[in-house]
Amino acid sequence: MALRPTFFIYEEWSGMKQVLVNLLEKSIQSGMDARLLPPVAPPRIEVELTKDPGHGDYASNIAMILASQVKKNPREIAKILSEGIEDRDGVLEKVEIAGPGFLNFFIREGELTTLLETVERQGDRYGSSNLGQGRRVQVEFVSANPTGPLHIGHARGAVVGDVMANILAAVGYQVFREYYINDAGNQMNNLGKSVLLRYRELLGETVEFPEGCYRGDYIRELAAELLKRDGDRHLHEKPDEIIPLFTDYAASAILEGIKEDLRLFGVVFDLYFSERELYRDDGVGKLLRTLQEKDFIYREGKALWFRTTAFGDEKDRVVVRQNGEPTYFAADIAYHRKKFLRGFEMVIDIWGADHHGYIPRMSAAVQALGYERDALKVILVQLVNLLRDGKPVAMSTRSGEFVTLHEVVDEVGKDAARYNFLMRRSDSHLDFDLELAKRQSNENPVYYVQYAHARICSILRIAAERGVAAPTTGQVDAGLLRLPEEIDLIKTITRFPEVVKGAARTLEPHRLTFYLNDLAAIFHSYYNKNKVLSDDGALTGARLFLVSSVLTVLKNALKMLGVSTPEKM
RNA sequence: GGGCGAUUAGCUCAGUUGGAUAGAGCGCUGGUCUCCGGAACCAGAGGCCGUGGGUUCAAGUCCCACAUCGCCUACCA
Repeated sequence: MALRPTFFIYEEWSGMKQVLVNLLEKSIQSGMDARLLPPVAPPRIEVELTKDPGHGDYASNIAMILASQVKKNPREIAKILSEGIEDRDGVLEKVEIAGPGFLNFFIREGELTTLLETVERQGDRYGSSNLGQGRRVQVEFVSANPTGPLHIGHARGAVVGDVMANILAAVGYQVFREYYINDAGNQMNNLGKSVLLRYRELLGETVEFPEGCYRGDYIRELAAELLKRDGDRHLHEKPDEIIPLFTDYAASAILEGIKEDLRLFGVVFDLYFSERELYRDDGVGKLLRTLQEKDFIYREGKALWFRTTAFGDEKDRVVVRQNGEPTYFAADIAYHRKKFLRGFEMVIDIWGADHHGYIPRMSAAVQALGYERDALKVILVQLVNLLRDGKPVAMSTRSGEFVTLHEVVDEVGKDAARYNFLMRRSDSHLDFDLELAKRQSNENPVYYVQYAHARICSILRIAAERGVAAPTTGQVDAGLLRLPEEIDLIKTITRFPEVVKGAARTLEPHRLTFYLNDLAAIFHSYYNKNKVLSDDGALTGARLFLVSSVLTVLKNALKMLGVSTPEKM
């Protein structure tokens, strides 16, 4: 059948919605031409899928939106609009006016099936779009200090960042993943000192750990490695002179471990950016001079302050301490400036929710540097509550008792871990139960979705064995898919590109998992009620076409989540 | 004290940016297996959307006040 031009113009949008929007636009125009409606600025027309079949397939509230401008009763406007619709292609069964003035569209039987042709045509690109128009965006996430292995708390940020990046790439942004290494400052000195202390302990000294030092087992291991490599010669050197060696050794070993753990978790960065680099080429100094020229910096006592209150922060912030040392904030501003200088139009930071007070400050910095407020976006990720069989697992970073990312991936697997971290909006608290995530049961949503995928693969396998080929566009009798569950499946499939775009627009990756659960549920229900493979060749063909579309969406969506798509389970 | 965020079914949480009769999972009760995979499905019970005002054709959603809870409130990173 012939495709309508609108399918191509607005291909990334759901085809049917666009058709209806176009019909409404023309109807409004002709209503004004015929003086049935006063001339008004064309409003943005919304068409939505209905929840209740009694309301048709799609509905628009445009008559109610127009009511205030046009100064007419919404139902009266709806009547004018519905009568003005010229459905040349015969898409519509009927249009009804309902409730306070909704226009309910009933799609002609079989028309919806043609929407699946887009899925078949686009294949693994289905769900993608060009919302981002190739704009460059950077996503900075994890960015944990290299003072210890990643733990469960970092894991959530890692998944949110990684999936967010996938989503943005799918909607047409050029995405760059970056990890900011806080390898300057006190903590690094403490790290080196901690390893040195363990080193001396291994050589028989009794040591006491001061405040701020790290006591995890990994510190002891690093000390042992250094002892093996260098022997006891560091014992006789001055601590101040030898600590940097210990620091560098520990930091780079830990960072390598972090990279490896992330890789096993399916997270790969384009760049690990070192904070030290900002000092190396005087980036922080340059930054401060730039801000000084713009009069955002003032001196009070011996310290330098940044006037963040000029952009709505509640108080000004120190950028250079009385002792002459720049603060972490100063380096972070320099880093963000560098991001924009490197050509990113949009910069997304993913932070722990306990840093939310930091947002006004960073936002002020970005604006002071002359960039749009919107150019920096921050996604906050709430704490993870780690449980085992419903009981909290004790964790304390200071004592070194924590469950590492590595252990979680080992225990529950990458797929379950990743999926579970996206089961809530990122700024809401999340319980993560190790036993539950491991369990292969209906309590574990990742299997529910993967199972749908495996089931369809199984159907296609059997079809192939029986010599039944899945039909392609044009070979399908569109009118055969008319069961309510089939219509429901088709509509849900057509929602996918919008879901991806919605997730990108709002920076809410969890929308994908909720969508997937919906889709899988409708499929499972359909599967239990109806046979795909039957003696009826035409019907089998049509259903194979439908089920293949479901498979494509499951595959594309799971890939965005970084979750595997098993053909057998 | 100030700032930010939350409050929706017994529990954990969604709610597509203001739309029609508020949803899902778990748990609970009762069902489905001669079948393309039961890691599945079906049915049922369960709600003052924290409270009180306001905005309008329409409020879980926007505005104000209050209550309760959490987080932030560094010349740390």
